[in-house]
Amino acid sequence: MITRMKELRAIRKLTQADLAKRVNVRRETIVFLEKGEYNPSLKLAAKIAKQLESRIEDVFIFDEEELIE
Amino acid sequence: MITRMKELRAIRKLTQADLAKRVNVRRETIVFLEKGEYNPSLKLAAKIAKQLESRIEDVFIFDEEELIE
DNA sequence: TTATAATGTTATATATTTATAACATAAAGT
DNA sequence: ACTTTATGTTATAAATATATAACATTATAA
Repeated sequence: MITRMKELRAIRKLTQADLAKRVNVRRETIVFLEKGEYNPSLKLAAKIAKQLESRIEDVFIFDEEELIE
Repeated sequence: MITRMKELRAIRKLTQADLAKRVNVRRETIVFLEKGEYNPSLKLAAKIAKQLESRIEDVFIFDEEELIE
């Protein structure tokens, strides 16, 4: 999974800390997500997409093959 | 969060076991998800949506307020 | 250049998802 | 009624997301 969080966050001029606060997680969590180091819960993904004024699938992008087998 | 999994699964004529196998989880996991008892990982949500030929947000529906604090 | 803000790192603890297994009930077919 | 298939339940274990805290590095502004 790759993510456009960092890019979208920059566009909205939000710092990691800003975003973390808005979606109610720790800033470290945002760091890990931006590094693709983990797979957020759907709810967190939805909150983040909302703050980035985007759709979930435009923020978190899966390769076709990741979703098969 | 409410989910339309059960309904969409019925339309595609998939049993819980079928769907579980396709997305590589246990059937019990599907049961819990259909009951809304937990918040899947984004990746699992994406796999399920794919098998149900739907978009994530049409399968798992959040109330506005759930995404705000 | 120095201060401050922003980002990144690491280690450990806690919470929640998912797996596993065993059994129970319901529905559907014969 | 019996058999099979689908769904639901419960308890426990394992895996992984997230919290927490402390510190390191990089960028930016004064």
